[in-house]
Amino acid sequence: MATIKDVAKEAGVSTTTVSYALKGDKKISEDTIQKVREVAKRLKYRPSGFARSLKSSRTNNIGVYLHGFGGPVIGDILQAIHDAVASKGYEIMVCSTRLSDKLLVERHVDGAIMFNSFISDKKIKNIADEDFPVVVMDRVIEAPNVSSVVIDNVSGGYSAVKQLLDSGYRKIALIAGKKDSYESLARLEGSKKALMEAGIDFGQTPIAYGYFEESGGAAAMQLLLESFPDITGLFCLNDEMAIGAMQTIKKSGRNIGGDIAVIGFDGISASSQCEPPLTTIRVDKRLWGYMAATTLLDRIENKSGERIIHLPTDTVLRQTVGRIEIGLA
Amino acid sequence: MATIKDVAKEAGVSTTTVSYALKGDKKISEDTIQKVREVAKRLKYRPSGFARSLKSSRTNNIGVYLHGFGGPVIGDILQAIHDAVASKGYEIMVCSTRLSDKLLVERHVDGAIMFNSFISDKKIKNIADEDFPVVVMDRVIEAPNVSSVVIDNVSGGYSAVKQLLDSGYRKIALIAGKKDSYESLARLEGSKKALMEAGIDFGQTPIAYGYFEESGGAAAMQLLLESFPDITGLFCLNDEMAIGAMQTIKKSGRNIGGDIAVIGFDGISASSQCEPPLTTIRVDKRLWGYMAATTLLDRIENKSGERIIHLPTDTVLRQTVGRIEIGLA
DNA sequence: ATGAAAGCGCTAACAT
DNA sequence: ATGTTAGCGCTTTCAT
Repeated sequence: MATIKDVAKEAGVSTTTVSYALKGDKKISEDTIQKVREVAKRLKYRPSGFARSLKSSRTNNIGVYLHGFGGPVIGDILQAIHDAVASKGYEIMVCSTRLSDKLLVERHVDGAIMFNSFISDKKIKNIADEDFPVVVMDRVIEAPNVSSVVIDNVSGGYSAVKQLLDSGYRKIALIAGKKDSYESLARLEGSKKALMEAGIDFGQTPIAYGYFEESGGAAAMQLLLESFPDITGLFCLNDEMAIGAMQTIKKSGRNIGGDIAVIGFDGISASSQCEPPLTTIRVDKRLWGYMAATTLLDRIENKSGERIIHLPTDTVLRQTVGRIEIGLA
Repeated sequence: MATIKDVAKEAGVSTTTVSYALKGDKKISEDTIQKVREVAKRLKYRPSGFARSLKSSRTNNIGVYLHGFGGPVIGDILQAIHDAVASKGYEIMVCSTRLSDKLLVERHVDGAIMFNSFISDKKIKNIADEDFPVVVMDRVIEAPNVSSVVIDNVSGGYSAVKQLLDSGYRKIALIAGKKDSYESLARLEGSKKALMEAGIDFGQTPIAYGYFEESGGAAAMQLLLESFPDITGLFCLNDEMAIGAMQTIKKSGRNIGGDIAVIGFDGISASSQCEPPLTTIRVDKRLWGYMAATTLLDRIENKSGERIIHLPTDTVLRQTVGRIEIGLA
């Protein structure tokens, strides 16, 4: 592999000149620049990223911690993050285990975006502690060097249940996600608020746990139907569970949108394709990723302060929520 | 940020000793090792990946070139690649544009996995030329340092059409992907073989192009139905186009699995959830990613030679393909 | 068992 | 306009 030295020797100039010439620095004469470029190309010279990083103590990489690449949400977010940072000359290093904080924080990256509930608040604070910029997407952490870019789960959860109530459904059940996850808790909190406003006792509202997975949603629905057969409205804290729950509901012979209304959360593409199309609280995943990325970059490049950003959701009405007309039911 | 020097000074030893001690080298006394470890921890010392890479000219990173993070296939593959390399101490750097070969090949990575049809054969060969190990997943390239790990598209395409023929469907149409892509071409080649064996003229077989996208599949089907209303069997070269095509078919009032059989390719999760569930040629995406990763690692670590690996597919029978009983139709 | 020192490839202040 | 040189943080050979 050709180094800058090889190029310098071949071109008959110093390494300094090569370094400047390759950047097109005005200090260097046009002739020299041309010659150096030609030689570099001929020798297939490629600069070493590390050597540069070693000098500049900048890597132009940003780390992204996931709990997995699967699922319908992560892809869009990753794409948005990638696009946002790529335009600024950064690459992303993506990592999806709970173990390897070691590698990512060996200073291979200038900052990190965390979207992995397996990583504890404590660990995140620890990492951020050393003046290392971190953005979290799956919870709110208030700490130095940590910014949070999250969906407004509380208001989203509120909208979902409000939608059911406004459409006339009163016997409402919930299928929650992972028990202590921030997202699940926050969406439940919003739900509670809507129920309370309608004078419904949250303590009496059936809640089953589907762990944010389709199969979990199907199983949770089974339990709900057995214990509370008179449910008329269902809020699933994500779309995948809603799709699973709908399968269970169909098997039970109930009519979705008629006998029982279903609303999900996220607005994944499958929500528009399932039968019947699912009413959902949509999250703008591209915006979410974009905001996380730009918040991080702003922190890295402009030393801006920490921020906590709540992104709004919007309600997409489809066929799984009908309308119970008062006096007609 | 604490460096090895800081640790050395604080512990009252040389940097050499710190370097060895941190690795647990037997040369160093147990006492010293303990002391150094304690100091390193206290100072929150983290080794610099670059400095190490600069010495060892190894990065323990591998690059993955995608044409996008979206879609139902990439997630699983990425996960498999990640898991396979993570266990060997590597991280993955994922990149999804056509531009930035510059960054990834600035020797930030020890090798690359390519799954991006926008990158030309020529460019790949060029990169691999400098003793840089490359694995391609979306085509077959025979060149030094390049291995190919691909699905056996030809035999998959053959199986798909054979399945339609064996089920009694004879008026077969095809919806192809991107016109000159290897995957589209190879699956068509397999289709042609099956048709010819059945004595059907491939030249007379209607082919529309859906560009591997759902909306493209829907549009292509529209065209086919207009020009060839008597089609009874449809092979879509991927599941997403099949799902799109099914929507068009439904709108036309035809009965899927009865009037017209549909078969897809890939075995994405939506294929089992759509209505009716889609018969498809399944690809083991985890295995695919795993094979690509291990092939690359083997090349990097053991200097093994180039390989060309074709992964088998299997046929998943679901409701979109019925059976035309002879004499009953 | 530990230390001194060279050097990986590059950049940038400081000559010339 | 170009060259000299120091040094980024680490590993490793060669002393001791």
